[in-house]
Amino acid sequence: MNIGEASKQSGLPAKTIRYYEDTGLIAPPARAENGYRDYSDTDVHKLRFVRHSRGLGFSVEECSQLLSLYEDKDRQSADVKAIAQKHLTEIDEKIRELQDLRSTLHHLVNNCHGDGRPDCPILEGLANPS
Amino acid sequence: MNIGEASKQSGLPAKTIRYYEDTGLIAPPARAENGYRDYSDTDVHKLRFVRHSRGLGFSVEECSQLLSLYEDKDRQSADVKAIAQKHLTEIDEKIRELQDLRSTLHHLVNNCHGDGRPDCPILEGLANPS
DNA sequence: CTTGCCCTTCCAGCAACTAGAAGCCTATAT
DNA sequence: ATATAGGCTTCTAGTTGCTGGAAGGGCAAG
Repeated sequence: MNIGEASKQSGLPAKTIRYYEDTGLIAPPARAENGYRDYSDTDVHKLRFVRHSRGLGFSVEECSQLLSLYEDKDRQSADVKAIAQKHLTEIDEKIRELQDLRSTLHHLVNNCHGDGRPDCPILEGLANPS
Repeated sequence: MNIGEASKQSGLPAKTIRYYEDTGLIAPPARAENGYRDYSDTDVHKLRFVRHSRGLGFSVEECSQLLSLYEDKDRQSADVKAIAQKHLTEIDEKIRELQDLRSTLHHLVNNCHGDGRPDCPILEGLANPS
């Protein structure tokens, strides 16, 4: 099938599929006689795998590793789990950071009356954070 | 003062200060006779303002707007609050997204025994998400 | 006078795409 | 047969927010 159909079935934009190919994340597909990329169902399967992995926030590099493990029938699930665990830790870290930001920002916003007057605790907080 | 000292006092890397100048976020400072950038205390103050704003996750563009408002003594605090409120909403949205990811990923990780065997619910979940 | 650190500029690269240009290929409508 | 619309190809360049490095000049101390 053409890249347009592969795009539809995988849920990835055609541009992104080509990009993944360029950067080596996915293997170059077969080519039809007219030079068009020709994707198999297996190819599409892998594209979907990548889409879901990216959707869970794995980096492209991590997706590459996950895809290798996915294709390796002799893999050790511990290897997969290690990658996922590491990613989970990073997500937790990020959530914590964002919650900190949110808390600070929330305080500032709550203290600003937000009217036509110029005095503003938000700007003061940004200038001289406590 | 030289950029090194401004960097120390503002907490921003010298490279970043030059970058902010290049992109127009901060105005070009005075120049000493030898051609070196020459920062005033006011300049440093603004650099710190930007650092704190960025630290709260505002985009450079938003920082630019906040800085303008900071410098405008006739501002309306409502304008500041609108920017901050919007950013707060985006942070909330992002936290929610991350918590969703976290939850899905946590399930997958918890169901994977993570040993030497190849069968792995994480990979299965990525291939065929429910 | 040389060593070493500061400063200057400019160019390249990171992640992960996304947009656009220029040019074929193909299917359909007339 | 031909015009038109869309899909496909490649390539380049832009996005965000820096960061690193190269090549060169300034300046104080030993």
